[in-house]
Amino acid sequence: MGISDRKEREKEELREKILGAAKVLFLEKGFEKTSIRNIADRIEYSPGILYHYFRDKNEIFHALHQDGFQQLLNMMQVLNAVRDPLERLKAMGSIYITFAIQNPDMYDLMFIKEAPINHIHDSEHDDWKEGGGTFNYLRDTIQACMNEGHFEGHQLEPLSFLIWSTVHGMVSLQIRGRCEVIKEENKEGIVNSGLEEFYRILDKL
Amino acid sequence: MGISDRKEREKEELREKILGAAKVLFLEKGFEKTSIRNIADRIEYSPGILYHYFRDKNEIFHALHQDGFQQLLNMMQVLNAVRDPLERLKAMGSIYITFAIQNPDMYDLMFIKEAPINHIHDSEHDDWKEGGGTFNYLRDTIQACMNEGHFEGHQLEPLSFLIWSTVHGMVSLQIRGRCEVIKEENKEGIVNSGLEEFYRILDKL
DNA sequence: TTTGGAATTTAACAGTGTTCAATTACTTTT
DNA sequence: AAAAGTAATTGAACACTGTTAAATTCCAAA
Repeated sequence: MGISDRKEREKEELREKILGAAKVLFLEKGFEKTSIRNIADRIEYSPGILYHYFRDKNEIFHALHQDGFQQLLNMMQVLNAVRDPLERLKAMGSIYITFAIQNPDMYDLMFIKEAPINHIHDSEHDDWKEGGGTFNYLRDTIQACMNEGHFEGHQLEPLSFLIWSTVHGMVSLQIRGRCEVIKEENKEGIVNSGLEEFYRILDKL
Repeated sequence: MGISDRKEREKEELREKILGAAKVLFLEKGFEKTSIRNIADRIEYSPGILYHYFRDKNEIFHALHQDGFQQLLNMMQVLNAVRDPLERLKAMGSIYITFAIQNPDMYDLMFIKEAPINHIHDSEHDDWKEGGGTFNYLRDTIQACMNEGHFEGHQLEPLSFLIWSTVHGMVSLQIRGRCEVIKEENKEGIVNSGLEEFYRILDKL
């Protein structure tokens, strides 16, 4: 059945072309300005075709946000080399923030925009496995810290959430333009200054 | 000049009617689904009229986000009664989070959505005075804490940003549906559990 | 060569923000 | 009171948006 194999391959190829075009346009012009017609234009197909490969715009951007998580996961591979749990936790924060600052639109899609989450709720199995996997990694690292005597008197789950929130808070305020209120020469550097303060705090716990 | 006075009053009244209708629709159906035509319908005027009172949709929602800051400021009035700076800081966090959880759409508009910030950048004097005022209050409170010996070894501005980021991070993850990853019976309660962990940390600093 | 089915397109629907010429309403002047 | 002038308001149009569904094209199988 070589023919149907090729057909399936071609179908997959077109799916990838759609996603590729969507990604380029998204990184170039943002979510709102990346329209179905724009994407279709770029791959020289008619707009209607996209709906034979994706349920709706949300599904396209959910697929794209998966790319982002893959990218983030790749960056986090270096953490395997960091033995000390607290050092690993700090390195995780640095990588997380570096990713966010270097890929603000992708971070926005992954952790701020409603599109991918809306798609998850529209589909049958409604758990956010991409975010779940990343959070599990953070939780495990914090657990390892606790096993070594850090964070005494704290609860694993709420503390993990708090630590995630801290780094997410900084980058999302930055990405969504709320850092103008900061008095300082280095307005762009405020996230890194904040992270340093955070490290100082972690050392005290 | 009684007539032009009345005219001006009427103009102001229509402006308020527009804002009122916009607010009702926004809290009812959200930002995207609140259209210029919807607002015009509700006050029984034609859509075009809105553009004689506001430059664009962003300006309408910037005005609305000002309402939100007024509301938040009102809630923060009780802080004047809290003498101890660290207690005041904690109470501030509680109020901030209570406001966000009770008014998620308004919080979203104030601290996450791009509309009000975009309008600020479009207008000539481009500083976010609403956010600035609130942040100043936070900074002053943290300064007062430091004057009493807390937070030794920390820098005022980055630490203030970090603390803001922590509470913002928690509520924005909650509002934007990223808390599904939390393992726990009380998924809604995670923000409060996180806040408790945060208080525990503040006490150690 | 005809048939069957999948892939793709075309056209339409119902909406969006925004602009601007035309019209209405109303105050001021004659 | 009638005419003029000005401000307020409308209506229509423009260029888009996501989405659906019927019509059409394409191509392998019979």
